[in-house]
Amino acid sequence: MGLDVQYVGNDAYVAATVLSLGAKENYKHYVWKTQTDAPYIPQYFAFKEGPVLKAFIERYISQQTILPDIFVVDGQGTAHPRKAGLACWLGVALQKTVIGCAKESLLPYESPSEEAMSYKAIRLEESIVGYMLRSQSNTKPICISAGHLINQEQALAIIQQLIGKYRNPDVMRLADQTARTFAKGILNASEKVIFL
DNA sequence: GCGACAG
DNA sequence: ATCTTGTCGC
Repeated sequence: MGLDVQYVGNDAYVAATVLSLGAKENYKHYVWKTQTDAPYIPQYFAFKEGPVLKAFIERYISQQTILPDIFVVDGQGTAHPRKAGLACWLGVALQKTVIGCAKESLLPYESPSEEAMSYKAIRLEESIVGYMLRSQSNTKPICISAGHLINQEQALAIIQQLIGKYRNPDVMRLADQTARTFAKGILNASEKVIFL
């Protein structure tokens, strides 16, 4: 399950895209609107988006019978100055497997080679805290790191499998797109869209 | 003190 | 994240 939130003032429009690795074209979107007054503070993004995603997932779990194996969020996991990004916060709060997939890194990194799927480790205090992944050639790399109940290599491998024709993995791109149209009030109802 | 800083 | 047009490329 890929998750994203769009904010319009204190309104939070949450969207989740659910798909299987074996059949990525059979996705479904789940959307829900809620409120938050938490501010965005760099390095403390988890305290803004974490509670929103936690409430969304608890709601999802209470209504659905089949639950996702892995959650992917738009933010950092351990690739964070204190190794404690949004993906860690959410994973610990729910005791679920979460991966962080961000478009920018908070930590310095060396650029992966230009070829698609090449990657470079992000290190902090001697240890690997994530990977910069060149999801497409000639495109800025994305930042992948483990959040909870998964290791860095597995997190990287899962995201690599979710990459399609675009820079961001399909679950993230679709969730982002859905949250956007939902927030703008132009989300088309269909059998693929479920309002929670 | 000033700037930089996931979204 | 958001403010914003056309434009280049697959």
